[in-house]
Amino acid sequence: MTAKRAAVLQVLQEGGHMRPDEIFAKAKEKYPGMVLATVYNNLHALCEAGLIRHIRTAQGADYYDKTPAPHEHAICADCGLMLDLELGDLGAAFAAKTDLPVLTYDLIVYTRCPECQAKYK
Amino acid sequence: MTAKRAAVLQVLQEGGHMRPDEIFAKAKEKYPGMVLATVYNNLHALCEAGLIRHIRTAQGADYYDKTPAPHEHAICADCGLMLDLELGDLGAAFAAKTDLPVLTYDLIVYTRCPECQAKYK
DNA sequence: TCCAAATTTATAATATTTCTAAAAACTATT
DNA sequence: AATAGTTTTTAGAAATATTATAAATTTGGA
Repeated sequence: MTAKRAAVLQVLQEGGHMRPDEIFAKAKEKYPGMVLATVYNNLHALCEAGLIRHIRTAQGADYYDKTPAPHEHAICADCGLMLDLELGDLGAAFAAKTDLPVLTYDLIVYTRCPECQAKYK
Repeated sequence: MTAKRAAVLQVLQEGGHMRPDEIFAKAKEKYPGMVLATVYNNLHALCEAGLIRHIRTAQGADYYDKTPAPHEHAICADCGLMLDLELGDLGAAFAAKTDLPVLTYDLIVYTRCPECQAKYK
């Protein structure tokens, strides 16, 4: 775990859900010499190490998530805000319904966040 | 609905889950003049029209799915094969557990397909 | 048939991610 | 503390995928 790698991890932990370019921008504030390739290198390494998680939405955005365990996300269809959902342990529920082994899973619920709902009332 | 658009739809319906380049290759067999941009145009149009569905896996693959209704997918972590899962109506189950509106959802379970399981035994 | 709108084509542009090789930094050993 | 070996970082190029543009074509309705 190098200083740069720790910085990438810390930036993501502060932000929760971030795209690579956002992480790069923040990490560059701490280490002006930081380069985008290093961010990608470290995001990959941290994913492999199981410290973070990679998420892709159908809308085309690539996110990294500070929480590596499979859990559930809600994305606002209007503004793209990503929230964590608490739906309980779905992995076990899925495993009970299929013969296939459940290694991990991704669930994204498309929703409308409270702010965007308010806009249209 | 033009002939080219119908061809894109038909190719996807025959294939089930396909990536844009696969759809392009197949569609080109029917219409040699077909161009990749037309495939993208029509995939977007068909998505908007609710006739197909766009899916992205965490591994980086972009798929289009002939079935537009939200349903569940299993992806083999080894070979990338995409299968449909039958887990029942999860949308209602999710809606019951959260205050946020459930517009639609995507669930991808990472698994190991029967063939790949056999390989490692 | 003719006109307006939408689609298709060809190409360029953009954006994102990966690759390469050299430099730098870290690790473990002496 | 010096060194040898491994890993990481950098800078830049490259590959890839997707989108944008404008002209040409096609489509469907009056």
